[in-house]
Amino acid sequence: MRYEADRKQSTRMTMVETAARVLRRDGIAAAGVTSLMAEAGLTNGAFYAHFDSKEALVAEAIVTALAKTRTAMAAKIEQAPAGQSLQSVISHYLDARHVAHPEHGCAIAALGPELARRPEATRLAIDDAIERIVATIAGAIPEGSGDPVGAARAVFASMVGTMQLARTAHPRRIAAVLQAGADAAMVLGQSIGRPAACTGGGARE
Amino acid sequence: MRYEADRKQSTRMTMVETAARVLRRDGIAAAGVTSLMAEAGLTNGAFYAHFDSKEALVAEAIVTALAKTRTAMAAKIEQAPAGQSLQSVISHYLDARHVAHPEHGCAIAALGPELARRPEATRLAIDDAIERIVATIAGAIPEGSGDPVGAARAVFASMVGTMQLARTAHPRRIAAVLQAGADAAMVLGQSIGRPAACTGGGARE
Amino acid sequence: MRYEADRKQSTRMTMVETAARVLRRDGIAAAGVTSLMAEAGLTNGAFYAHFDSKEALVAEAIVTALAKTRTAMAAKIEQAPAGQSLQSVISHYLDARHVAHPEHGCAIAALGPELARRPEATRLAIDDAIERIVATIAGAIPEGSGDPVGAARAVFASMVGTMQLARTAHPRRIAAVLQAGADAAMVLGQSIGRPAACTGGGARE
Amino acid sequence: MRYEADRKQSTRMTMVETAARVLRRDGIAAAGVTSLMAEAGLTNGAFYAHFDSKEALVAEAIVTALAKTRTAMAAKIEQAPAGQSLQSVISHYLDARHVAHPEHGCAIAALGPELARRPEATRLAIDDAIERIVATIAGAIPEGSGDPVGAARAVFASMVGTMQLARTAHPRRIAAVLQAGADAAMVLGQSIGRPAACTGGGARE
DNA sequence: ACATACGGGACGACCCGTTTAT
DNA sequence: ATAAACGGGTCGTCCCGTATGT
Repeated sequence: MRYEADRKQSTRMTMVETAARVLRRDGIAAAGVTSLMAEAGLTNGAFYAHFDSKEALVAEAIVTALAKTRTAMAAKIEQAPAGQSLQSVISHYLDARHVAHPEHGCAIAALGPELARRPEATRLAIDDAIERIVATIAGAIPEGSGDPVGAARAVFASMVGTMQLARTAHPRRIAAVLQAGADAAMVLGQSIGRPAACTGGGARE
Repeated sequence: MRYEADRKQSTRMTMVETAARVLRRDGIAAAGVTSLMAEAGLTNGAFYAHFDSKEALVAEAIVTALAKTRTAMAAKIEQAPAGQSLQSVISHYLDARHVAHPEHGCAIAALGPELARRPEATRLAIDDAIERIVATIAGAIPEGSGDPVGAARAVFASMVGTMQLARTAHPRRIAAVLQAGADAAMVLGQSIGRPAACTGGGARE
Repeated sequence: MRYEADRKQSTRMTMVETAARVLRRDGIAAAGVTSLMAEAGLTNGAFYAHFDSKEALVAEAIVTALAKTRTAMAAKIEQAPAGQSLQSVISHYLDARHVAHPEHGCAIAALGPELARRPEATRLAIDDAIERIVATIAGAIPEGSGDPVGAARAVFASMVGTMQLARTAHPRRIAAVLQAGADAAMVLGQSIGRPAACTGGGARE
Repeated sequence: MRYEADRKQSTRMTMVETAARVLRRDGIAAAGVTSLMAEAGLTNGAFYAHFDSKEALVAEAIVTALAKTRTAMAAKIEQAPAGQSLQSVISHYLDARHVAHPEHGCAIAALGPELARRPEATRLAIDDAIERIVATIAGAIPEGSGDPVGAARAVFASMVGTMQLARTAHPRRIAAVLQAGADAAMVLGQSIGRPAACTGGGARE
């Protein structure tokens, strides 16, 4: 009986990882419990031994996906040559392959507003994961910025929006959209919060 | 023609406008034909006299919503004091009231990835509407930019992402997210495509 | 106002004839009021100016179709060379072209049991029309039969069943089914009610 | 397999048998999935665990019903006194009780043309079942017939038509219709394919 | 304990027969 | 006679329990 002390844990993890993939690919509403389980190699009925509801799995899967996205970003930053952390993060996030394969990319870009309509508990967990991502990106913001977190937030928002526009765009425009988005993210990472040298007075007052 | 000249046209318009609102508020999957019709003061039975399918209404409603968003932007630009067009567009788009009320804001920000999962016909129509929005924003990009359309695209993507993050964010962080997003959009509008004065060499090569 | 005294009558007739065709082709349940009207070149709403319900049209259309079938049979009998009336009726009824086109054939063969499930009023009207067909066929039964009506009934039943089996049969068996049915109908027309010469004793006693 | 060996199989069989009954009674179009399930003591939600579609159940139910009809015929033949097989089959098929209760009788007589309008897959399966019935009836055709299968086909067609006419006929005529049909079927069984002794030359040439 | 097999309702889009306003 | 709308019905699917073993 103990011989598989963590069999349940393992099954649960499989479910979460499968869900993280399927949810990003199909959307939350379109991903049924049955198909989620089938894709995990299990059957319908086993679901509720692991989660109280579909919502519970959704929350955990998304948080997990975001954590993995964050980890990948951190790795990119660490591995990047000096001064190229930001660029490395951006070009990885906006990789053209992610456009056609949301299941391997950022859950915010893949699910966006569907997340905002989730119950509060789910939203709070997601919000937390997002903040971690922002903090990680902040680590890639060049020195000299007065507000690296604000800059990171701007970079992230810009990338999320870019990815979504790329996915909606006509195929022949995808590359241009990604390019413009990458340029934009770089600019944001370098300019926001800067003690205002040349951004001039224009911005806002 | 026995009814008042264009009663059907009028009902149809009501349906489209109601749908534009309900879809942005609840999401596409969650908005059933019955609830869409009820909210328009009709019953489900009348639906298929006006549209071939739910998808047909969805496409038209979203395109309409985007067109209205574009019109509002154009108006802001026209009414803004000289040199403040961009700021005006941005601060209107990222209005704090839009965070809690997606039904009055941009359909891309409200539906995002759900749009990318629609059938091709719908996607093409949406893509077209987006391009018009981008072109309109381009009209607010300050002179001197070598690539006003690219800058506009960047501004739009940034605003879309910002709005979504604001909607997912914890209430107490909403204002900050919006602020950072507005700053970012301004920077993008002023820097992208610029002949590169002070953005320095960093960007990408 | 009188100038089109029978415009309404004419429209009504169009509806009945169209229905007679469409009902046999698609079945009663599958033929919607809307499609019936459309195929008659009219719109939905005009229906209830002519008939109280779909059932009323169904009854009239089927009776009309059966009357026309009867008329055609009578014509065949009249035109047939002496002694070949029966054969003429049978080979016309079991024409191979009717197999693929129930809309031009006998309504009993085309609708069969659906008719038996109609409300009593409809059934009575149909029953009456059938009796007339049987009486007409009886006129083609060779002299010498003690019970020409019984023989006619048997011939008709046999043809109805044959046509249905032909329509369900695999294409390559259709011809054989029709042939066997025609032979059978001829035999019945010549033997039933006969004072029992060679039918022998087997039958029933 | 955790449930009693074949609980699902048993449920499925119940569904098929219930459907075989309800479909013959109400017609295919009128028998909804919900009512089919309710009559089997289940709810609609369980349906699609057993069948891919209503059509799949329809096909199986009809084939099953026809197989049972065939079995009953074979039993009648076997139990009949020598030389009375055919009469036994006929009088069982045309039993007056079947007129009011199509759910216990032949599916062809009960559904007829509705079957011809089914998708090809269904039709092929039905066609096969019909051929088996014909082959069984052929076993009851008296020796001496040159074409027992043709005779059997004719007998079957005649009975199908007779039963339908009986069901449509006015109550007071039902007995006569059945009687005429039974006589006819006997004649067919004894005459068709016969080397033509007394059927004379009339038939067809 | 852990997974399976099986079933339950409610709701999804879509369509139908019918009625009302014009 | 039309145009437009109405409810209720269709099949199919979803999320979720529960009975049943291993």
